[in-house]
Amino acid sequence: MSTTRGARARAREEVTAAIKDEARRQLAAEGAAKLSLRAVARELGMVSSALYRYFPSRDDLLTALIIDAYDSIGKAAEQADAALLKKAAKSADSKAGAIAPVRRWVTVSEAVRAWALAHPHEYALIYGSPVPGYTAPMTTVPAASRIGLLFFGIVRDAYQGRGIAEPPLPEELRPEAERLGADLAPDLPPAVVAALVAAWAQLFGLIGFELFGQFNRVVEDRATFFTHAATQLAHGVGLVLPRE
Amino acid sequence: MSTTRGARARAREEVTAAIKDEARRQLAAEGAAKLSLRAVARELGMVSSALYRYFPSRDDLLTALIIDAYDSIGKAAEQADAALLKKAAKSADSKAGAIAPVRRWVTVSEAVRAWALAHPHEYALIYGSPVPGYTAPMTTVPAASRIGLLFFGIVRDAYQGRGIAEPPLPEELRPEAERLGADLAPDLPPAVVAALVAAWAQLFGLIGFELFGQFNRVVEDRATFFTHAATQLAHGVGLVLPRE
DNA sequence: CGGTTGCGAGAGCACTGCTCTCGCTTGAGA
DNA sequence: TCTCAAGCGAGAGCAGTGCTCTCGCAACCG
Repeated sequence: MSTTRGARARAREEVTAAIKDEARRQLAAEGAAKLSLRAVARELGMVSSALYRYFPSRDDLLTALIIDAYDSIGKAAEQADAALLKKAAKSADSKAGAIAPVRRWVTVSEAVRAWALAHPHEYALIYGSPVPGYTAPMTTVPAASRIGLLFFGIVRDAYQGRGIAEPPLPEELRPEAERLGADLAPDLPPAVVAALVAAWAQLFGLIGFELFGQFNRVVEDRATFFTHAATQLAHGVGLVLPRE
Repeated sequence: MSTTRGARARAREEVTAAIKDEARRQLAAEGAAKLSLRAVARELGMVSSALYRYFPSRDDLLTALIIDAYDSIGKAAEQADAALLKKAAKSADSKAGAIAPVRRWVTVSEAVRAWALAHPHEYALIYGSPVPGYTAPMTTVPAASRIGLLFFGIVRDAYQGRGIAEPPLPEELRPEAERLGADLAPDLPPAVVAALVAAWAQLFGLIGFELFGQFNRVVEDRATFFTHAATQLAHGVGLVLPRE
Protein backbone atom coordinates (compact mmCIF):
# COMPACT_ATOMS: atom_id res chain seq x y z
CA MET A 1 0.00 0.00 0.00
CA SER A 2 0.96 3.59 -0.16
CA THR A 3 1.05 4.01 3.61
CA THR A 4 4.14 1.87 3.98
CA ARG A 5 6.00 3.58 1.19
CA GLY A 6 8.32 5.15 3.71
CA ALA A 7 8.15 8.32 5.68
CA ARG A 8 10.24 10.06 3.07
CA ALA A 9 7.80 9.60 0.24
CA ARG A 10 4.88 10.51 2.45
CA ALA A 11 6.56 13.68 3.62
CA ARG A 12 7.24 14.55 0.02
CA GLU A 13 3.59 14.22 -0.88
CA GLU A 14 2.54 16.31 2.06
CA VAL A 15 4.95 19.11 1.26
CA THR A 16 3.96 19.00 -2.40
CA ALA A 17 0.32 19.31 -1.41
CA ALA A 18 1.08 22.14 0.99
CA ILE A 19 2.91 24.03 -1.73
CA LYS A 20 0.02 23.60 -4.12
CA ASP A 21 -2.47 24.68 -1.48
CA GLU A 22 -0.57 27.82 -0.64
CA ALA A 23 -0.03 28.55 -4.32
CA ARG A 24 -3.74 28.12 -4.95
CA ARG A 25 -4.46 30.53 -2.13
CA GLN A 26 -2.22 33.17 -3.66
CA LEU A 27 -3.67 32.46 -7.08
CA ALA A 28 -7.21 32.97 -5.82
CA ALA A 29 -6.21 36.11 -3.96
CA GLU A 30 -4.09 37.92 -6.50
CA GLY A 31 -4.17 36.11 -9.81
CA ALA A 32 -1.65 34.08 -11.75
CA ALA A 33 0.55 37.04 -12.60
CA LYS A 34 1.33 37.73 -8.95
CA LEU A 35 1.93 34.15 -7.94
CA SER A 36 5.45 34.18 -6.52
CA LEU A 37 7.52 31.14 -5.67
CA ARG A 38 9.37 33.07 -3.02
CA ALA A 39 6.16 34.21 -1.38
CA VAL A 40 4.85 30.64 -1.31
CA ALA A 41 8.07 29.43 0.27
CA ARG A 42 8.06 32.30 2.76
CA GLU A 43 4.51 31.51 3.81
CA LEU A 44 5.44 27.88 4.30
CA GLY A 45 8.48 28.75 6.41
CA MET A 46 10.98 27.38 3.96
CA VAL A 47 13.60 29.02 1.84
CA SER A 48 12.87 29.58 -1.82
CA SER A 49 15.51 27.26 -3.17
CA ALA A 50 14.03 24.33 -1.25
CA LEU A 51 10.87 24.68 -3.26
CA TYR A 52 12.71 23.71 -6.40
CA ARG A 53 13.06 20.19 -5.01
CA TYR A 54 9.32 19.83 -5.62
CA PHE A 55 8.66 21.91 -8.72
CA PRO A 56 11.48 22.48 -11.20
CA SER A 57 10.12 25.89 -12.17
CA ARG A 58 7.33 28.34 -11.61
CA ASP A 59 5.66 27.18 -14.82
CA ASP A 60 5.60 23.62 -13.56
CA LEU A 61 3.81 24.76 -10.44
CA LEU A 62 1.32 26.58 -12.64
CA THR A 63 0.85 23.48 -14.77
CA ALA A 64 0.02 21.47 -11.66
CA LEU A 65 -2.52 24.09 -10.66
CA ILE A 66 -3.98 24.05 -14.15
CA ILE A 67 -4.55 20.32 -14.01
CA ASP A 68 -6.14 20.63 -10.59
CA ALA A 69 -8.39 23.39 -11.84
CA TYR A 70 -9.54 21.33 -14.81
CA ASP A 71 -10.27 18.46 -12.48
CA SER A 72 -12.10 20.71 -10.07
CA ILE A 73 -14.39 22.28 -12.66
CA GLY A 74 -14.95 18.91 -14.31
CA LYS A 75 -15.87 17.35 -11.02
CA ALA A 76 -18.28 20.18 -10.22
CA ALA A 77 -20.01 19.68 -13.55
CA GLU A 78 -20.22 15.91 -13.15
CA GLN A 79 -21.58 16.20 -9.64
CA ALA A 80 -24.28 18.62 -10.76
CA ASP A 81 -25.33 16.16 -13.44
CA ALA A 82 -25.26 13.20 -11.07
CA ALA A 83 -27.29 15.07 -8.46
CA LEU A 84 -29.91 15.94 -11.04
CA LEU A 85 -30.16 12.36 -12.26
CA LYS A 86 -30.39 11.06 -8.71
CA LYS A 87 -33.10 13.52 -7.80
CA ALA A 88 -35.05 12.63 -10.91
CA ALA A 89 -34.76 8.91 -10.23
CA LYS A 90 -36.28 9.38 -6.79
CA SER A 91 -39.08 11.74 -7.63
CA ALA A 92 -42.17 10.70 -9.56
CA ASP A 93 -42.20 13.50 -12.10
CA SER A 94 -39.88 11.71 -14.47
CA LYS A 95 -41.34 9.69 -17.27
CA ALA A 96 -39.75 6.26 -17.42
CA GLY A 97 -36.80 7.55 -15.38
CA ALA A 98 -35.57 9.76 -18.21
CA ILE A 99 -35.02 13.43 -17.53
CA ALA A 100 -35.36 16.07 -20.21
CA PRO A 101 -31.94 16.33 -21.91
CA VAL A 102 -32.24 20.11 -22.17
CA ARG A 103 -32.53 20.28 -18.41
CA ARG A 104 -29.39 18.21 -17.95
CA TRP A 105 -27.54 20.40 -20.43
CA VAL A 106 -28.62 23.60 -18.73
CA THR A 107 -27.91 22.26 -15.26
CA VAL A 108 -24.37 21.30 -16.21
CA SER A 109 -23.86 24.64 -17.94
CA GLU A 110 -25.00 26.49 -14.85
CA ALA A 111 -22.67 24.41 -12.69
CA VAL A 112 -19.74 25.34 -14.93
CA ARG A 113 -20.69 29.01 -14.72
CA ALA A 114 -21.07 28.81 -10.94
CA TRP A 115 -17.62 27.26 -10.59
CA ALA A 116 -16.17 29.99 -12.80
CA LEU A 117 -17.76 32.74 -10.73
CA ALA A 118 -16.50 31.12 -7.53
CA HIS A 119 -12.95 30.61 -8.84
CA PRO A 120 -12.35 33.46 -11.29
CA HIS A 121 -8.58 33.35 -11.26
CA GLU A 122 -8.43 29.60 -11.66
CA TYR A 123 -10.92 29.87 -14.49
CA ALA A 124 -8.76 32.53 -16.11
CA LEU A 125 -5.84 30.17 -15.77
CA ILE A 126 -7.47 27.42 -17.80
CA TYR A 127 -9.86 29.23 -20.14
CA GLY A 128 -8.26 32.65 -20.36
CA SER A 129 -5.12 33.51 -22.23
CA PRO A 130 -2.24 31.08 -21.70
CA VAL A 131 -0.03 32.71 -19.09
CA PRO A 132 3.71 32.08 -19.54
CA GLY A 133 5.44 31.37 -22.85
CA TYR A 134 2.65 28.84 -22.96
CA THR A 135 2.48 25.56 -24.88
CA ALA A 136 0.20 23.72 -22.46
CA PRO A 137 1.72 20.28 -21.91
CA MET A 138 -0.04 17.11 -23.05
CA THR A 139 -0.51 16.27 -19.39
CA THR A 140 -3.44 18.63 -19.16
CA VAL A 141 -5.43 17.02 -21.95
CA PRO A 142 -7.32 14.30 -20.06
CA ALA A 143 -8.38 16.63 -17.26
CA ALA A 144 -9.41 19.28 -19.76
CA SER A 145 -11.62 16.83 -21.64
CA ARG A 146 -13.94 15.99 -18.77
CA ILE A 147 -16.49 18.71 -19.42
CA GLY A 148 -16.58 17.98 -23.13
CA LEU A 149 -17.09 14.30 -22.45
CA LEU A 150 -19.91 15.12 -20.08
CA PHE A 151 -21.76 17.10 -22.74
CA PHE A 152 -21.20 14.28 -25.19
CA GLY A 153 -22.74 11.91 -22.67
CA ILE A 154 -25.83 14.04 -22.31
CA VAL A 155 -26.32 14.32 -26.05
CA ARG A 156 -25.67 10.61 -26.52
CA ASP A 157 -28.27 9.70 -23.91
CA ALA A 158 -30.77 11.95 -25.63
CA TYR A 159 -29.94 10.46 -29.01
CA GLN A 160 -30.39 6.91 -27.78
CA GLY A 161 -33.53 7.92 -25.92
CA ARG A 162 -36.24 10.00 -27.50
CA GLY A 163 -33.91 11.08 -30.28
CA ILE A 164 -32.69 14.53 -31.24
CA ALA A 165 -33.48 17.00 -33.99
CA GLU A 166 -30.48 16.85 -36.27
CA PRO A 167 -29.07 20.32 -36.94
CA PRO A 168 -28.45 21.49 -40.51
CA LEU A 169 -25.11 20.62 -42.07
CA PRO A 170 -24.02 22.52 -45.18
CA GLU A 171 -22.04 20.66 -47.80
CA GLU A 172 -18.77 22.54 -47.14
CA LEU A 173 -18.72 21.45 -43.54
CA ARG A 174 -19.52 17.81 -44.17
CA PRO A 175 -15.91 16.55 -44.47
CA GLU A 176 -14.84 18.26 -41.26
CA ALA A 177 -17.99 17.15 -39.46
CA GLU A 178 -17.39 13.55 -40.46
CA ARG A 179 -13.80 13.74 -39.31
CA LEU A 180 -14.95 15.23 -36.02
CA GLY A 181 -17.59 12.57 -35.65
CA ALA A 182 -15.17 9.73 -36.35
CA ASP A 183 -12.73 11.11 -33.80
CA LEU A 184 -15.06 12.08 -31.01
CA ALA A 185 -18.34 10.17 -31.23
CA PRO A 186 -18.80 7.72 -34.12
CA ASP A 187 -22.21 6.76 -32.81
CA LEU A 188 -23.64 10.25 -33.28
CA PRO A 189 -24.57 11.98 -36.55
CA PRO A 190 -21.72 14.21 -37.76
CA ALA A 191 -24.00 17.23 -37.82
CA VAL A 192 -24.71 16.77 -34.13
CA VAL A 193 -21.04 16.43 -33.26
CA ALA A 194 -20.14 19.58 -35.14
CA ALA A 195 -22.95 21.52 -33.51
CA LEU A 196 -21.92 20.22 -30.11
CA VAL A 197 -18.33 21.33 -30.48
CA ALA A 198 -19.47 24.78 -31.55
CA ALA A 199 -21.92 25.04 -28.67
CA TRP A 200 -19.19 23.93 -26.28
CA ALA A 201 -16.96 26.80 -27.35
CA GLN A 202 -19.83 29.28 -27.36
CA LEU A 203 -20.80 28.34 -23.84
CA PHE A 204 -17.40 29.34 -22.57
CA GLY A 205 -17.64 32.53 -24.57
CA LEU A 206 -20.67 33.51 -22.52
CA ILE A 207 -18.92 32.69 -19.26
CA GLY A 208 -15.71 34.43 -20.26
CA PHE A 209 -17.47 37.63 -21.27
CA GLU A 210 -19.31 37.75 -17.98
CA LEU A 211 -16.24 36.96 -15.92
CA PHE A 212 -13.78 39.22 -17.68
CA GLY A 213 -16.00 42.25 -17.52
CA GLN A 214 -17.29 42.50 -21.07
CA PHE A 215 -20.85 42.42 -19.73
CA ASN A 216 -20.24 45.28 -17.28
CA ARG A 217 -22.80 48.01 -17.86
CA VAL A 218 -24.47 45.76 -20.43
CA VAL A 219 -26.09 42.66 -19.00
CA GLU A 220 -27.54 42.99 -15.51
CA ASP A 221 -29.52 39.85 -14.72
CA ARG A 222 -26.72 37.57 -15.80
CA ALA A 223 -28.03 34.35 -14.31
CA THR A 224 -31.29 34.55 -16.23
CA PHE A 225 -29.51 35.68 -19.35
CA PHE A 226 -27.08 32.79 -19.14
CA THR A 227 -29.76 30.19 -18.51
CA HIS A 228 -31.63 31.34 -21.58
CA ALA A 229 -28.54 31.37 -23.74
CA ALA A 230 -27.54 27.90 -22.54
CA THR A 231 -31.02 26.64 -23.33
CA GLN A 232 -30.74 28.03 -26.84
CA LEU A 233 -27.39 26.29 -27.25
CA ALA A 234 -29.00 23.01 -26.22
CA HIS A 235 -31.67 23.51 -28.86
CA GLY A 236 -28.95 24.25 -31.36
CA VAL A 237 -27.37 20.83 -30.94
CA GLY A 238 -30.78 19.22 -31.39
CA LEU A 239 -31.96 18.65 -27.84
CA VAL A 240 -35.72 19.07 -27.88
CA LEU A 241 -37.75 21.25 -25.58
CA PRO A 242 -38.58 19.98 -22.12
CA ARG A 243 -42.18 18.95 -21.76
CA GLU A 244 -42.78 20.26 -18.24
CA MET B 1 -2.65 73.98 -35.69
CA SER B 2 -0.86 71.16 -34.08
CA THR B 3 2.27 71.60 -36.18
CA THR B 4 3.19 74.84 -34.52
CA ARG B 5 2.60 73.53 -31.02
CA GLY B 6 6.30 73.70 -30.37
CA ALA B 7 9.07 71.24 -30.93
CA ARG B 8 8.69 70.04 -27.37
CA ALA B 9 5.15 68.78 -27.72
CA ARG B 10 5.91 67.22 -31.07
CA ALA B 11 8.93 65.42 -29.72
CA ARG B 12 6.82 64.14 -26.86
CA GLU B 13 4.28 62.65 -29.22
CA GLU B 14 6.98 61.05 -31.28
CA VAL B 15 8.67 59.47 -28.30
CA THR B 16 5.34 58.30 -26.94
CA ALA B 17 4.54 56.67 -30.25
CA ALA B 18 7.99 55.10 -30.43
CA ILE B 19 7.54 53.60 -26.98
CA LYS B 20 4.16 52.17 -27.90
CA ASP B 21 5.52 50.78 -31.14
CA GLU B 22 8.41 49.05 -29.45
CA ALA B 23 6.13 47.80 -26.68
CA ARG B 24 3.74 46.43 -29.28
CA ARG B 25 6.64 44.67 -30.96
CA GLN B 26 7.64 42.98 -27.74
CA LEU B 27 4.01 42.18 -26.99
CA ALA B 28 3.57 40.50 -30.35
CA ALA B 29 6.84 38.63 -29.98
CA GLU B 30 6.64 37.39 -26.41
CA GLY B 31 3.25 38.16 -24.94
CA ALA B 32 2.05 40.55 -22.30
CA ALA B 33 3.71 38.70 -19.43
CA LYS B 34 7.17 39.31 -20.83
CA LEU B 35 6.66 42.93 -21.77
CA SER B 36 9.40 44.76 -19.88
CA LEU B 37 9.71 48.49 -19.46
CA ARG B 38 13.45 48.22 -19.17
CA ALA B 39 13.72 46.21 -22.36
CA VAL B 40 11.63 48.77 -24.20
CA ALA B 41 13.82 51.58 -22.92
CA ARG B 42 16.98 49.65 -23.76
CA GLU B 43 15.80 49.05 -27.31
CA LEU B 44 15.04 52.74 -27.68
CA GLY B 45 18.45 53.77 -26.40
CA MET B 46 17.12 55.48 -23.32
CA VAL B 47 17.40 54.70 -19.66
CA SER B 48 14.45 53.03 -17.95
CA SER B 49 13.63 55.91 -15.64
CA ALA B 50 13.18 58.26 -18.59
CA LEU B 51 10.31 56.13 -19.77
CA TYR B 52 8.29 57.07 -16.72
CA ARG B 53 8.00 60.59 -18.08
CA TYR B 54 5.66 59.15 -20.68
CA PHE B 55 3.86 56.33 -18.89
CA PRO B 56 3.47 56.49 -15.12
CA SER B 57 3.58 52.70 -14.81
CA ARG B 58 3.79 49.48 -16.73
CA ASP B 59 0.05 49.04 -16.39
CA ASP B 60 -0.56 52.40 -18.01
CA LEU B 61 1.53 51.35 -20.98
CA LEU B 62 -0.53 48.16 -21.18
CA THR B 63 -3.74 50.17 -21.00
CA ALA B 64 -2.59 52.29 -23.92
CA LEU B 65 -1.85 49.12 -25.88
CA ILE B 66 -5.26 47.72 -24.95
CA ILE B 67 -7.03 50.77 -26.33
CA ASP B 68 -4.98 50.60 -29.51
CA ALA B 69 -5.80 46.92 -29.89
CA TYR B 70 -9.53 47.55 -29.49
CA ASP B 71 -9.29 50.27 -32.09
CA SER B 72 -7.30 48.06 -34.41
CA ILE B 73 -9.68 45.12 -34.30
CA GLY B 74 -12.67 47.43 -34.52
CA LYS B 75 -11.21 49.16 -37.54
CA ALA B 76 -10.50 45.83 -39.22
CA ALA B 77 -14.09 44.75 -38.72
CA GLU B 78 -15.50 48.04 -39.99
CA GLN B 79 -13.28 48.00 -43.04
CA ALA B 80 -14.35 44.48 -43.92
CA ASP B 81 -17.97 45.55 -43.74
CA ALA B 82 -17.37 48.71 -45.74
CA ALA B 83 -15.47 46.79 -48.41
CA LEU B 84 -18.31 44.31 -48.73
CA LEU B 85 -20.91 47.05 -49.04
CA LYS B 86 -18.82 48.89 -51.61
CA LYS B 87 -18.31 45.78 -53.69
CA ALA B 88 -22.01 45.00 -53.56
CA ALA B 89 -22.95 48.52 -54.59
CA LYS B 90 -20.77 48.27 -57.70
CA SER B 91 -21.70 44.80 -58.85
CA ALA B 92 -25.05 43.93 -60.32
CA ASP B 93 -25.81 40.87 -58.26
CA SER B 94 -27.35 42.88 -55.44
CA LYS B 95 -31.06 43.37 -55.37
CA ALA B 96 -31.92 47.01 -54.78
CA GLY B 97 -28.42 47.62 -53.43
CA ALA B 98 -29.13 45.57 -50.32
CA ILE B 99 -26.77 42.77 -49.45
CA ALA B 100 -27.87 39.72 -47.51
CA PRO B 101 -27.50 40.58 -43.81
CA VAL B 102 -26.20 37.11 -43.04
CA ARG B 103 -23.34 37.69 -45.43
CA ARG B 104 -22.44 40.97 -43.75
CA TRP B 105 -22.58 39.29 -40.35
CA VAL B 106 -20.36 36.42 -41.45
CA THR B 107 -17.92 38.70 -43.24
CA VAL B 108 -17.44 40.85 -40.18
CA SER B 109 -17.11 37.76 -37.99
CA GLU B 110 -14.44 36.38 -40.26
CA ALA B 111 -12.59 39.68 -40.19
CA VAL B 112 -12.57 39.62 -36.41
CA ARG B 113 -11.27 36.06 -36.42
CA ALA B 114 -8.60 36.94 -38.98
CA TRP B 115 -7.41 39.84 -36.87
CA ALA B 116 -7.27 37.60 -33.82
CA LEU B 117 -5.20 34.98 -35.64
CA ALA B 118 -2.85 37.67 -36.92
CA HIS B 119 -2.45 39.36 -33.51
CA PRO B 120 -2.84 36.56 -30.96
CA HIS B 121 -1.10 38.31 -28.09
CA GLU B 122 -2.98 41.54 -28.59
CA TYR B 123 -6.21 39.58 -28.79
CA ALA B 124 -5.33 37.83 -25.55
CA LEU B 125 -4.72 41.22 -24.02
CA ILE B 126 -8.24 42.46 -24.72
CA TYR B 127 -10.37 39.31 -24.78
CA GLY B 128 -8.31 36.97 -22.63
CA SER B 129 -7.96 37.17 -18.91
CA PRO B 130 -7.24 40.63 -17.53
CA VAL B 131 -3.49 40.74 -16.97
CA PRO B 132 -2.41 42.68 -13.86
CA GLY B 133 -4.57 43.30 -10.81
CA TYR B 134 -6.99 44.32 -13.53
CA THR B 135 -9.94 46.74 -13.27
CA ALA B 136 -9.95 47.91 -16.88
CA PRO B 137 -10.28 51.71 -16.83
CA MET B 138 -13.33 53.47 -18.24
CA THR B 139 -11.07 54.83 -20.97
CA THR B 140 -11.24 51.57 -22.84
CA VAL B 141 -15.03 51.47 -23.09
CA PRO B 142 -15.61 53.45 -26.30
CA ALA B 143 -12.92 51.60 -28.23
CA ALA B 144 -14.19 48.28 -26.94
CA SER B 145 -17.72 49.02 -28.11
CA ARG B 146 -16.93 49.41 -31.79
CA ILE B 147 -17.44 45.78 -32.76
CA GLY B 148 -20.66 45.52 -30.82
CA LEU B 149 -21.96 48.66 -32.47
CA LEU B 150 -21.07 47.27 -35.86
CA PHE B 151 -23.13 44.14 -35.27
CA PHE B 152 -26.00 46.28 -34.06
CA GLY B 153 -25.77 48.27 -37.27
CA ILE B 154 -25.99 45.13 -39.38
CA VAL B 155 -29.01 43.84 -37.50
CA ARG B 156 -30.67 47.23 -37.57
CA ASP B 157 -30.23 47.50 -41.33
CA ALA B 158 -31.74 44.07 -41.73
CA TYR B 159 -34.62 44.94 -39.46
CA GLN B 160 -35.41 48.14 -41.34
CA GLY B 161 -34.99 46.31 -44.64
CA ARG B 162 -36.54 42.97 -45.33
CA GLY B 163 -37.17 42.39 -41.62
CA ILE B 164 -35.88 39.70 -39.34
CA ALA B 165 -37.28 36.57 -37.76
CA GLU B 166 -37.74 37.50 -34.12
CA PRO B 167 -36.12 34.91 -31.85
CA PRO B 168 -38.10 33.35 -29.00
CA LEU B 169 -38.14 35.20 -25.68
CA PRO B 170 -39.23 33.30 -22.58
CA GLU B 171 -41.15 35.18 -19.93
CA GLU B 172 -38.33 35.09 -17.37
CA LEU B 173 -35.96 36.90 -19.69
CA ARG B 174 -38.42 39.58 -20.76
CA PRO B 175 -37.52 42.17 -18.08
CA GLU B 176 -33.80 41.88 -18.75
CA ALA B 177 -34.34 41.89 -22.51
CA GLU B 178 -36.41 45.07 -22.29
CA ARG B 179 -33.77 46.71 -20.12
CA LEU B 180 -31.10 45.67 -22.62
CA GLY B 181 -33.18 46.95 -25.51
CA ALA B 182 -33.83 50.31 -23.85
CA ASP B 183 -30.13 50.75 -23.14
CA LEU B 184 -28.64 49.54 -26.38
CA ALA B 185 -31.16 49.73 -29.22
CA PRO B 186 -34.66 50.99 -28.44
CA ASP B 187 -35.62 50.66 -32.08
CA LEU B 188 -35.14 46.88 -32.11
CA PRO B 189 -37.35 44.22 -30.51
CA PRO B 190 -36.01 43.23 -27.07
CA ALA B 191 -35.81 39.59 -28.10
CA VAL B 192 -33.46 40.53 -30.93
CA VAL B 193 -31.24 42.63 -28.68
CA ALA B 194 -30.92 39.83 -26.15
CA ALA B 195 -30.11 37.29 -28.85
CA LEU B 196 -27.57 39.66 -30.36
CA VAL B 197 -25.72 40.17 -27.09
CA ALA B 198 -25.58 36.42 -26.54
CA ALA B 199 -24.37 35.80 -30.08
CA TRP B 200 -21.72 38.48 -29.62
CA ALA B 201 -20.29 36.70 -26.60
CA GLN B 202 -20.55 33.29 -28.25
CA LEU B 203 -18.67 34.50 -31.29
CA PHE B 204 -15.68 35.40 -29.16
CA GLY B 205 -15.98 32.05 -27.44
CA LEU B 206 -15.35 30.36 -30.77
CA ILE B 207 -12.38 32.57 -31.53
CA GLY B 208 -10.92 32.22 -28.05
CA PHE B 209 -11.12 28.44 -28.09
CA GLU B 210 -9.37 28.30 -31.42
CA LEU B 211 -6.71 30.79 -30.43
CA PHE B 212 -5.97 29.48 -26.98
CA GLY B 213 -5.53 25.90 -28.09
CA GLN B 214 -8.78 24.33 -26.96
CA PHE B 215 -9.40 23.17 -30.52
CA ASN B 216 -5.99 21.50 -30.84
CA ARG B 217 -6.43 17.89 -31.85
CA VAL B 218 -10.17 18.53 -32.13
CA VAL B 219 -11.14 20.86 -34.95
CA GLU B 220 -8.98 20.74 -38.06
CA ASP B 221 -10.62 22.82 -40.77
CA ARG B 222 -11.16 25.75 -38.49
CA ALA B 223 -12.00 28.34 -41.12
CA THR B 224 -14.90 26.32 -42.47
CA PHE B 225 -16.01 25.38 -39.00
CA PHE B 226 -15.99 29.00 -37.91
CA THR B 227 -17.85 30.25 -40.94
CA HIS B 228 -20.60 27.73 -40.34
CA ALA B 229 -20.84 28.56 -36.64
CA ALA B 230 -20.95 32.29 -37.38
CA THR B 231 -23.70 31.68 -39.90
CA GLN B 232 -25.70 29.79 -37.31
CA LEU B 233 -25.22 32.66 -34.87
CA ALA B 234 -26.59 35.06 -37.49
CA HIS B 235 -29.65 32.86 -37.90
CA GLY B 236 -30.02 32.83 -34.13
CA VAL B 237 -30.46 36.57 -33.95
CA GLY B 238 -33.06 36.41 -36.69
CA LEU B 239 -31.09 37.21 -39.83
CA VAL B 240 -32.69 35.21 -42.60
CA LEU B 241 -30.91 32.94 -45.02
CA PRO B 242 -29.11 34.45 -47.96
CA ARG B 243 -30.94 33.92 -51.21
CA GLU B 244 -27.92 33.37 -53.45
C1' DC C 1 17.19 87.94 -20.10
C1' DG C 2 15.68 85.05 -16.01
C1' DG C 3 13.04 81.64 -14.08
C1' DT C 4 10.07 77.82 -14.55
C1' DT C 5 9.25 73.59 -16.47
C1' DG C 6 10.21 69.25 -19.02
C1' DC C 7 13.37 65.80 -19.63
C1' DG C 8 17.33 62.27 -19.60
C1' DA C 9 20.82 60.01 -16.72
C1' DG C 10 22.21 57.53 -12.82
C1' DA C 11 22.00 55.37 -8.40
C1' DG C 12 19.38 52.72 -5.53
C1' DC C 13 15.50 49.79 -3.26
C1' DA C 14 12.79 45.80 -2.94
C1' DC C 15 11.43 42.16 -5.38
C1' DT C 16 11.47 38.18 -8.75
C1' DG C 17 13.03 33.25 -10.88
C1' DC C 18 16.69 30.39 -10.75
C1' DT C 19 21.51 28.13 -9.84
C1' DC C 20 25.06 26.30 -7.10
C1' DT C 21 27.33 24.70 -3.13
C1' DC C 22 27.45 23.03 1.43
C1' DG C 23 26.21 20.17 5.13
C1' DC C 24 22.63 17.27 7.59
C1' DT C 25 19.36 13.40 7.53
C1' DT C 26 17.32 9.49 5.78
C1' DG C 27 16.95 4.92 4.16
C1' DA C 28 18.25 0.96 1.34
C1' DG C 29 21.83 -2.41 0.33
C1' DA C 30 26.16 -4.94 1.78
C1' DT D 1 24.46 -3.51 11.84
C1' DC D 2 27.26 -0.38 9.38
C1' DT D 3 27.98 2.46 4.96
C1' DC D 4 27.28 5.37 1.59
C1' DA D 5 24.55 7.34 -1.94
C1' DA D 6 20.48 9.92 -2.42
C1' DG D 7 17.15 13.42 -0.79
C1' DC D 8 16.63 17.61 1.25
C1' DG D 9 16.95 22.46 3.45
C1' DA D 10 19.77 26.58 4.02
C1' DG D 11 22.38 30.24 2.26
C1' DA D 12 24.76 33.05 -1.02
C1' DG D 13 24.64 34.84 -5.34
C1' DC D 14 23.33 36.27 -10.37
C1' DA D 15 20.59 38.59 -13.61
C1' DG D 16 16.58 40.65 -14.25
C1' DT D 17 12.24 43.40 -12.96
C1' DG D 18 9.09 47.83 -11.61
C1' DC D 19 9.61 51.98 -9.55
C1' DT D 20 11.55 56.25 -6.86
C1' DC D 21 14.52 60.03 -6.15
C1' DT D 22 17.88 63.31 -7.09
C1' DC D 23 20.72 65.85 -10.07
C1' DG D 24 21.94 68.60 -13.86
C1' DC D 25 20.97 70.30 -18.75
C1' DA D 26 18.00 72.21 -22.21
C1' DA D 27 13.94 74.37 -23.87
C1' DC D 28 10.36 77.37 -23.42
C1' DC D 29 7.40 81.54 -21.62
C1' DG D 30 6.83 85.98 -19.77
